[in-house]
Amino acid sequence: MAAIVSEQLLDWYDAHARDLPWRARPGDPAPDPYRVWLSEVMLQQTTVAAVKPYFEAFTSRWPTVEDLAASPEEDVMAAWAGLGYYSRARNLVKAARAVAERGGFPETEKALRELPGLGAYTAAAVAAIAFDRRAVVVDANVERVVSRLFAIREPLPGSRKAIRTCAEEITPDSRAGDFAQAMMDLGATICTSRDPKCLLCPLQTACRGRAEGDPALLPVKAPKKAKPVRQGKAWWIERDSAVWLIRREGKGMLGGMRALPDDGWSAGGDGSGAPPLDGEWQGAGVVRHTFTHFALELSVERQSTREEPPGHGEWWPVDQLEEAGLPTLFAKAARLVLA
DNA sequence: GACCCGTGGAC
DNA sequence: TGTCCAAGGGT
Repeated sequence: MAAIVSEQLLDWYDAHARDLPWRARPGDPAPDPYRVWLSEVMLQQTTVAAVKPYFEAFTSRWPTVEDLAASPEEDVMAAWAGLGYYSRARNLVKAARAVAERGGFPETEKALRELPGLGAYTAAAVAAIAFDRRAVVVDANVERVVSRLFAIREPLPGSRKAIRTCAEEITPDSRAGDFAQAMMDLGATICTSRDPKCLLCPLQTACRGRAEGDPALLPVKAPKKAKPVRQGKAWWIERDSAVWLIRREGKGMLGGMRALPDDGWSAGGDGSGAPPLDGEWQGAGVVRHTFTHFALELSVERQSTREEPPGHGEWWPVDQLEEAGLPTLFAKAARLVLA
């Protein structure tokens, strides 16, 4: 059964592979590990459509991992703005510098796993796709496809071990990279979360979930928790057509990103923090923004001044705010003020 | 294992 | 409109 599955899937992939910017075309030399790695990191929890323009921008600006390694971190952070999960950008720079230092990407799953930002999935994916190593690549697509193919009814995340065992079983010894990408293409276009296209599926005759009648109900997932709503304040301080931006510290929420000064809402603040300047503040409105595990109502207040706010920051020309690389929350706040 | 960490699109 | 979700990793 395992050999049949991988064979049918690879045949399907040869005919129906998606044409994606980070994939080698037929006739291309071996895939570029830099582009494979960069795309895999960008694609973590992020849709193909969202990644495409960022991938083009990054590879144009930094064509090699050495170029990226030589770039100031804040430039990379600004280029990542809007893509989310900013620890990826922080780790991207660290990993690029480690790779440049050692003279190239490691080629084994185990060694790749040592690089910051490469977990079990990404290390396996890069090993398989860039270096043609046999590796068991398990992402959300594979979890869905395998759950249905083997009719695994135990809910996630408890079923992960069983899923991995089954994925291991059907991973071929050769073309592991194509197999991994085939599983992802199948999951993205045929074995979709909602309304799977079973009639078009190359694995329909092997699929136990389909045989048992309810593939769309798999995988079963644990119920989600409700998101609390937090309140916060942010301050727009303007002087000579420039706005005061700070850079958020550490590894926490939006860490490393440029931002408006705020009252500490991300640390659990309740919106009662003191403003960074005295004087008359003018309400500019409220931004609503939903993060992974809470929603935020951010009140934006503005003031024009001739003073210098305390602490570290920079005056950023308002007509060049696009280049500051504000994360979406603060880009929304800026839009509100400038509307 | 649980929780933290963004965002925009589909329905 | 709210909900779900997408090529996860770090702690």
